[in-house]
Amino acid sequence: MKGKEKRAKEAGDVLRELGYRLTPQRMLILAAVQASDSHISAEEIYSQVRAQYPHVNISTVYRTLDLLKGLSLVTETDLGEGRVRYHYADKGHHHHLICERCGAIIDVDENLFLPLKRTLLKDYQFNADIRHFAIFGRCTKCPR
Amino acid sequence: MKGKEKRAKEAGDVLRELGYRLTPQRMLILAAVQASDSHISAEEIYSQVRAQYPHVNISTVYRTLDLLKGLSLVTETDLGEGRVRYHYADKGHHHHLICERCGAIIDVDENLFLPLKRTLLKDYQFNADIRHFAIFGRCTKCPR
DNA sequence: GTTGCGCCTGCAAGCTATTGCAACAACCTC
DNA sequence: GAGGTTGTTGCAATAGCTTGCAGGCGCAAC
Repeated sequence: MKGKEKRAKEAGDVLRELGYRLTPQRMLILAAVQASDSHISAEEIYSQVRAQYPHVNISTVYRTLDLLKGLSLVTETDLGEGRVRYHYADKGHHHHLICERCGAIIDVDENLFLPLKRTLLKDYQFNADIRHFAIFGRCTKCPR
Repeated sequence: MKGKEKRAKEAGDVLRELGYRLTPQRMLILAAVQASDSHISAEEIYSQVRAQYPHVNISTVYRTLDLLKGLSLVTETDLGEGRVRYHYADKGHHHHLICERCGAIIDVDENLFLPLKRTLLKDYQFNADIRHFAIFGRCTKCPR
């Protein structure tokens, strides 16, 4: 069994173990997110899945992504393109700085947010789910 | 001149000084955001404005809010309701912690983010626009 | 292998928000 | 005040995403 298939199977098992049904749609959607090396959009997932299973509906893609998100198997990020992108959670958490002027996207390590997370827990009794943040602003290379 | 009208006029002047035209639509939309004591949605702004100026179009509301956002006159927040809310910028910046379980919304002072903002500027040469953040997670009162 | 429960899916309708285009009107100039 | 320029607006079409509902199908029990 190749690595990619093994990962997909394992993630599928998670679903089954939690009492969710393992449908072909769910397996294909999960595999598409895992196979993507970068951030993938719902529409891209949809067309990949439909290539193998023509009857899927886009709403199933969204509902499944929502489920996987809730199970922390995928994370969701709004990079400001007017559409949300998804990312397989095991590939490591990171955050994005997005320059509103030049559109540059800078990746940031998740550790940068640990102090904030600690403060929120200590002072506000709030367990923040900081996994895939997008912060807008200006990179200093851009004028004004 | 009463305080509210004075504020609206001043904000309108900002538009004109920057070379934007001061249309009745823009003045009414700006006034609606300023008059709102809390966060107001585009649809609410739309119906308020339409009461005085029946011909406005919802797309004008969105376009104007986008403009005002770019000029830092209003800030935009996604509180996870499936619609974005707007807030007059002069009323002070703050952030929100949103519990995904019970839906509670906790307000957080903006100062909490200053260390992060400093780090991003120093280590990543990025001037983050941290004005109205929404952080999802769980309040510790909620089980599991 | 068969059966049945109830979770999941496809479909269609609906919601929020965006965009292209032609017509309009705010503002400047004279 | 009249006229021209061009930034704005209204309209309609469209995109991305969500939701209600009826029927389908995964899974466990036998």
